[in-house]
Amino acid sequence: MATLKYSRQREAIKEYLSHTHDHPSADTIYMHIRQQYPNISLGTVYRNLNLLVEQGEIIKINCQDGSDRFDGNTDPHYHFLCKDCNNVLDLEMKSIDHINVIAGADFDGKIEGNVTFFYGLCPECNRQHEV
Amino acid sequence: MATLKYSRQREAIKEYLSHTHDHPSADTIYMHIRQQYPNISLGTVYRNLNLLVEQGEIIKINCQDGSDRFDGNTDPHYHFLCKDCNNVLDLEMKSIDHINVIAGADFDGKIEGNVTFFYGLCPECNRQHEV
DNA sequence: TTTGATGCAAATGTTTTGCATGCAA
DNA sequence: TTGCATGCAAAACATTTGCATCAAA
Repeated sequence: MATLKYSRQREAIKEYLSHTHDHPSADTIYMHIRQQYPNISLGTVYRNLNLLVEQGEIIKINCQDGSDRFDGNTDPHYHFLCKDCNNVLDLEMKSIDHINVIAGADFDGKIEGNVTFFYGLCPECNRQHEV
Repeated sequence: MATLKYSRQREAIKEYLSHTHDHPSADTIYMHIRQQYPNISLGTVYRNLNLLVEQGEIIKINCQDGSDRFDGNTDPHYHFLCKDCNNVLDLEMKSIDHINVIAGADFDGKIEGNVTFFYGLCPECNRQHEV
């Protein structure tokens, strides 16, 4: 595999993702980085996001609401998608790794992991619904 | 909302999905229905799949491996994606609905549900890896 | 220098949509 | 006859890729 070469664009993307908790899409990231590097192209953003995911420096989240989202927080954690405002939030919760055991109990293959996200109303939208 | 009108194309799609356990993609369904209705268009397949999902007669599965897949089995159940052969299997397992409670324990919003699927090696691919 | 990274545009793959026509009710 | 459904093609989106050029090492 080829050695990675430094690039200020990639650095800016990593930097941005490490400071935001918004779980932005590639396009949102593109819009943001463009303020600093007006000539950056969407292709470069995608290429670098994929590189960073491969390196394990960021995480790709798929909430099947259109486009993929990215997260600079690589600690194992869970995500929540608000059906109202479409925001993605981090959930502070106990591990649910045991569901792999439940899934494998009666299964002849090998369970290596799971993809899980929760949905519903975020605190803010929930409050508005209660009014 | 407009009343649904009978259509033999939609009926054929529903019929196909009720008999297969392959979790086919829209394109696979299209290829199959075309044997019976050579003039059916992909657009019609997509339109009807969306209608059937809305009616709750089929389920849309997103395993983020390219395209969405569809399932005629609407009973609550879980899916497994084989990383080797890319097949989607049904899992016979206990409910894991309690993870919604775990997720909501320390959360101010409202958890309405979760999307979960498991991945690893299916029985067949697992056997080959053991050799 | 060598080779990975970039910008740009074109291509890809999936899904949706506009529109004239067809068909169920 | 009314209006949903269809076939077809074009459009919409998200993402990837080819290529000439740029810039790390």
